[in-house]
Amino acid sequence: MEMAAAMTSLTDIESVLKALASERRLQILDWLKDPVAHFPPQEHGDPEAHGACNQFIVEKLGVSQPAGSRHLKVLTDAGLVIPTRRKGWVYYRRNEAALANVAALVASI
Amino acid sequence: MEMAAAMTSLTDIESVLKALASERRLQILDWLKDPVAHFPPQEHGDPEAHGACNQFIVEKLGVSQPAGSRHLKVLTDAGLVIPTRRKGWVYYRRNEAALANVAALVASI
DNA sequence: TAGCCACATAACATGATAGTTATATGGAGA
DNA sequence: TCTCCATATAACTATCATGTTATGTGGCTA
Repeated sequence: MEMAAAMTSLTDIESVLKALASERRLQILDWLKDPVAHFPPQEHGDPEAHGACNQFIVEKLGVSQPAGSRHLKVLTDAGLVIPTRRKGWVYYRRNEAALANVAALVASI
Repeated sequence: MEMAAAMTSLTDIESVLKALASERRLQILDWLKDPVAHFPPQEHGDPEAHGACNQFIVEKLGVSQPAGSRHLKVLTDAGLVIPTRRKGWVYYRRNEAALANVAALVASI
């Protein structure tokens, strides 16, 4: 069993800050604090448990579908959101542990 | 008398994160935690009080003088370092209050 | 005032980011 | 199997970031 990576190098901090340094992506993270309040009801996928689906986020961003999907990929690759694939949709929720870790990292700058 | 700006909008968070999302600039901020340990002695300018001078930082970064100066300008414009002009040199020190504010902002993401 | 030195700015090359439209992929359901 | 729909990928364009070299600016100091 492996320890969680410490993620203390400047390069690591840089990469996660680059993922965060985008108004669109900050907006997504903010919406995902309360998916029920910010997105339409979903018949499939519990918004409390799994977050909002790709499509709703893209629509609310007001950009093209590929552009929105790429923002979600950046957040996912940085570990800041967690995707759940289900019945052809992909739901995204915040990774609160990772976000708390980022806050701690920034506090150490 | 005006209150200090609250700086809570996503746009504001984005701009300061963009200033931080650079390995070079993170490196500068790290060095400036202890200028005496990381830079040669300065005959003019107290490193404890005013930080390290532009020239030393540029040399340690290993980039050209304009490139280094621009990184320092980005940090200065974001309010993350404080420049002190003296006898033809410019010294930079960390703005701890601003950095603490950033940490609090990131914790609220 | 003349020259020097630190720093700032200009101009340019290059790579990364973020947007677009078009198309591929892949699972659900008829 | 065929179709449909959500998402992913490809290809391209525009803008921004970061590096370079060359040059300007401005204050010490002789």
